Formats: sequence, structure tokens, C-alpha cells
Amino acid sequence: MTVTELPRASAPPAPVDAATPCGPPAPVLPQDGPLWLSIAEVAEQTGVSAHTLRYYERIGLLEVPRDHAGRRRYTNVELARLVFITRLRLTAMPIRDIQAYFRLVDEGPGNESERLALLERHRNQVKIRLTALQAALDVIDFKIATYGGVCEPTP
Amino acid sequence: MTVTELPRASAPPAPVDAATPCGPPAPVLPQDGPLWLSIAEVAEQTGVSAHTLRYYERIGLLEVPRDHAGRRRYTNVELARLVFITRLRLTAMPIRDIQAYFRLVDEGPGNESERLALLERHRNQVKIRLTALQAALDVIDFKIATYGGVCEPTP
DNA sequence: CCTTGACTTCGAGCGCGCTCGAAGACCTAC
DNA sequence: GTAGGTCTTCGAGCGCGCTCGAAGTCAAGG
Repeated sequence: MTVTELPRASAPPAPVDAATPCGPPAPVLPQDGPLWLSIAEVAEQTGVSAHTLRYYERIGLLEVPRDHAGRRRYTNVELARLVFITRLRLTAMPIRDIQAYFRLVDEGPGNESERLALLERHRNQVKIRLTALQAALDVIDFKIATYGGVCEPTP
Repeated sequence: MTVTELPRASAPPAPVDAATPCGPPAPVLPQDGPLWLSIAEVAEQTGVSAHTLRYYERIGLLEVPRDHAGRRRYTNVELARLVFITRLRLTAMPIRDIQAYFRLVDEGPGNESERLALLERHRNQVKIRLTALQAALDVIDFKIATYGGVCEPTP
């Protein structure tokens, strides 16, 4: 069970991003002690490969503090951001747009309406895709149904 | 309005593929006279570019008869198949799998159960993706909601 | 000291699904 | 006859999102 797996229920999801202007975010993981994870641990827990984690950092999606030896140390802040990134990726938000979003986040407070607009635009596109996907699925379902040999004339 | 646009309602879709073992398929278009379309016309009506139509043919998804000068002439058979291809693509079925499916179709009757299995496998994957997509969308929706500044503690 | 192994950076490579451009054949209109 | 437009084939190129490998650094264990 990785952190990036989605809950089955439609209960309101817990906030996952430090950027919400609501004080410190709720911890994402059952937190025993301060979170201070290596890249391998994050990879295992999130299902995002170490290669991809470095890639995300290279392209500016994530900034990860280092230990004295220069190795990445993920705290719950980075982890929360990563989880939100996976959610956006899961909805096929282009990397460019995710970059744009977190550029706004990293600029600090004052541009919340821009962030919001960006997210809302994306959400609307996702909803459209969702509808089309469902319709295409209906076509496939119909096809599957008619393979049974039951062929009534289509009205 | 292209042929490949999906109906909004969830009414049972009309069959779109000549491969259904139920006799001749219902016509896809309002049919005035025999269908005998050029590649440009098909591109316009379906929203699939001429380049892509040739590509689909190259990779064996579609076989299109030619006129005396060697130009492609699409009949409703090819058009129906193309429309079904767009449905499968819309659900992100990999080209390889679509190739496999139509290879079975082109082999003729006798392997319907294989085709069915292929479609059902894909359908199940799509349903899983659909659920995950919806959940990710919920996360984004929640994020959007909390940008308003209303911050209740998350239980 | 030496090995082991996990980490680092960097740039190149890959798989997918198109997308494009070049060069040429053919029909139609003038 | 010739210009224009639409088609043909073929192979190369592209954008995306990773994915990989090489070469080197560092810390812990024996």
C-alpha cells in the first residue's frame, strides 16, 4: 500500500499540500517521529521511482533538502507535495501545467486566485474527459453485450 | 459535429462496427446514397487527420479500398471501424491491443470469445482508471474548495 | 584499509502515438 | 497544354514523460 494510492470511498480527502493557507498541513503518514526519508524510502512508499523523483526535482516540481553528505532527505512537506503531484499526474495534467502551478505556489501568498483558476481550468477539462471516457466505455460495453449473440434491432 | 463525437445521453449507443455478428451494421451516418468518401472527407467528418488515417492503415488497423487512380475510398464499413477505433483510443487502449483485436476480427468468425476477453479486460482496466481518476478529481476539488479560505480542521 | 552499497550528477535514450515533409502521380478546369 | 489541387508512398522527426547508464562520492561494516 503506497501513499499515492487513492481511497476507495468518496469521503472528503485529507489535505495533502503544504500550500493550503490553513497553517501546517495535516500529516500524510502515520507519523512516528519526525519524517526524514531517503529517496529509496520515498520511492517505496509512494510508488514513484527514484529516477522519477530526481526528474521531478530537475524540472523544478520539488525541492528537497540534503543531509551533510548531499543526499536527499524528504520531510512530510516534500512528501505531501509529491502526493499532490501524483494526483495531478493521475488526472493527466501536463507537466508544464504542474510546473506553472507550483511556480505560483513557490512565489508565496498573493496569487491564490491564479492558482485556483489554474486548478479549476484543469478540473473542468478532467470532467469533460471523464464524461467522454464514460461514453466511450458505454460503447465498449454495448459491444461486449452484443458479442453474446443476443441481437435485437437497435432503435 | 464530427462522427466521432460522443453522445451526451447515456442511452444505449448504436452499434458502430461491422464485426458484430448480427448482420449488416446500422449505418453510422445519415446515409444519402452509397458512402464513398475521400480521405479528406473522412478526416473532416471524424476529426482524425489524414496523416493519422494513413498511419492507421500502415499499422494494419484499417484496410481501405482504392479507386481506379489508387486513391482511398472509404465506405461505411471502414468508417464504422474507424469510429470504433476512436472509441478504443479515447479510452487509451494501446495501439498494440487495438491491433490485436482487429487481427482477431479479420481472422473471421470463430474467435469471438477471444475478442470478448480482450475487450472485457480492457473495460475492466478502464473502470479502474475511471475510479482512480474520480478520486484524484475529488482531491483537486477539495483543494479548490479550501482555497476559499474556509479552513475547518480535517477529521 | 578495503569492500559494499546506496547515493550523487549528467546527459543520452526510449516507447508511444502521431506528425510532417519530400517527391511524384493523377484528375479537373481553364 | 498547363496550372492547381488532391492525392500517393516513404521515411524521418517530434513532444511527452519518463528511464537508464556511466562515473564518481560518501559512510558504514569487517
